[in-house]
Amino acid sequence: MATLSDPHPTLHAYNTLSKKKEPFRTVQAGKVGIYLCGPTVYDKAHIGHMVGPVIFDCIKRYLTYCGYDVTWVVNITDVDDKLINKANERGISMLEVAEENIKDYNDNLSALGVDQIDHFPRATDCMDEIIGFVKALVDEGFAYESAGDVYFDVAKDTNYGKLSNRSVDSMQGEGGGTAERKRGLADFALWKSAKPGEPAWESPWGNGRPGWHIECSAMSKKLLGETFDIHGGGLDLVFPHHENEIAQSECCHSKPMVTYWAHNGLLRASSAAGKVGGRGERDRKSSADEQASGKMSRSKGAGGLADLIARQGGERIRFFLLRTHYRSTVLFNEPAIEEAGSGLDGFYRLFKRYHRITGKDFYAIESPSTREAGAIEPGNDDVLKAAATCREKFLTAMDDDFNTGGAIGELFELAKIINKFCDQANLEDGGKNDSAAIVSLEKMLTTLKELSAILGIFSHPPQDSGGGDELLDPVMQLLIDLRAEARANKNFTTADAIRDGIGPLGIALEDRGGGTEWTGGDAGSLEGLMQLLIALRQTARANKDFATSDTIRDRLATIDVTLEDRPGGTEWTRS
RNA sequence: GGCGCCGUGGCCAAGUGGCUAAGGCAUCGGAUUGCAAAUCCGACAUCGCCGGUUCGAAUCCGGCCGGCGCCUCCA
Repeated sequence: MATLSDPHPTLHAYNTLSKKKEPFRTVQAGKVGIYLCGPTVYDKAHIGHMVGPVIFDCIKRYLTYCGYDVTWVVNITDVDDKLINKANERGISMLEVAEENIKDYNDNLSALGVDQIDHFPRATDCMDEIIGFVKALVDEGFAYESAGDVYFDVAKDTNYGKLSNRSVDSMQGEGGGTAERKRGLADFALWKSAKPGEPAWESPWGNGRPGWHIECSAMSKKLLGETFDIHGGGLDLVFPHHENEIAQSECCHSKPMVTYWAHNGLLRASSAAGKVGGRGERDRKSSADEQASGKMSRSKGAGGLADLIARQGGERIRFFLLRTHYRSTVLFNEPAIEEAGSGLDGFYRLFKRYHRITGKDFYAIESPSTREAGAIEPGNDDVLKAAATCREKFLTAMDDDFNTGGAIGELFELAKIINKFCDQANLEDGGKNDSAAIVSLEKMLTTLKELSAILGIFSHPPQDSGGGDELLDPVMQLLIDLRAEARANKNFTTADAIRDGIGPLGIALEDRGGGTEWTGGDAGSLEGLMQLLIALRQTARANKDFATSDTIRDRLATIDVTLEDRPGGTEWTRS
């Protein structure tokens, strides 16, 4: 084996090839090449396609943070049987099918904060490299032509099966129509001859298209070299895809293809999923079958990823995926994403608290981007010591095969330390002027930013998933003012009526020293708020409290909302 | 049949030989609040079962029970 760099002092990575965690060494000192198998773009992406990109996005961020110069490649398979079938079904070209789904894939990636990918090679853009690779294998005697197809001769590769731990005899290979063209059942296609009308490229073996496995060998070689550091993909790709990649590349180059094989666990549909739409709790029998657990796939009803993101927001989904170690199976269901979101909300509240205290925006904090620069010097400060310990534990978890789940635990711990500090130093009130305390606070939030940046979260405020109405804020301000007045007058009946009235609309109030804040709300909330205001105004009028009733109408008028009293009740319109 | 993974509190989930088994969600007390919410404090598990190795195991070995994956396209 080629000599690798000295190991990183602390980082270890699991290797599917050795089935062990190994000290992290690189092909070239200070550099890391990562190749992740991307999607075959014959249809829209589903949530399962996001697992690999999210975890490798974190892996790249962490390696960069640790000082490596990282290049990350995700390939796009834009030529294969399924694409051709899809194109025929829809009466459009294969290229159009691909373009459409690549856009969908990219949109989903960016919604989940995956923005670290350096190269997105497409199989159809690398035909020369692919054909060259096949030709080299044929020339070396590892592959043979048969009736316009080219097959890899598995019998020539004595190491075949080392990744998936299989013996050649136990393999079925592609049966069916191609069996008689092959020398061995386990032989797999490098090049497939084209039928009339199919997309095809010229080659020494006639017109055809590449097999699935060869594109990854060719593209990784083109962009990362003959030996590179990390090759990732879903656990379901170990065999045959990655096994075949190894066979192709290592026979061709006579050297290791990859140092670390990293495979993420698969998403599983949870049978306990509380499906939206399945109202009837009673007819479990029929719906239970449909929700039978199994790997997430289109046939199991996965999909609607864009809708899911619209409902939940990308950050929740990313956080949900990172809570579990990447090699584990994740049971997927929407309530679980919401639960992850509840945890996330605590961080968002902390950021608001930080803003209340300092007037500064958490998202604007510039945090250290390297491991060395981020070290805290706590001195004798117990709080900073505790924060520094959290940071150490976070990094230890990440060092241990990118244990994002363990790392997230430390993030929560750090948030608690900060909240406690704010409480004890009374920072929302008199302590605001304690400049030493503010400095400590800033240090801890900077650390929080530094660590969350490794996970790729909290870089932007979460987008409003509900699509809030622009009237929501002024209407809420009016309600908050009315409630404040009621409270000042010890009229708690009215004050509580307001709070209890907006609660069911998905909006929560938090009374702070400096005023009342509100959170939540979606497109459907406004109507309920208006009805609440109308009811409050009716009550006021019934009590001859015309000051209040007029205030409501006048304040609404300033935001271009008109109330009209009619015999059947009051209606509101916006102009 | 072959290869492999998993089983930690109500739910999710770190921890893979040694301090009182992280953390999140939920629940129950307490501080705080006009009452709430938020925040903080506290309560809440001996790690599927049995046996073995060891001074010592959730962590290693064996058996059993239960769940899952790959062996065909798949992130």
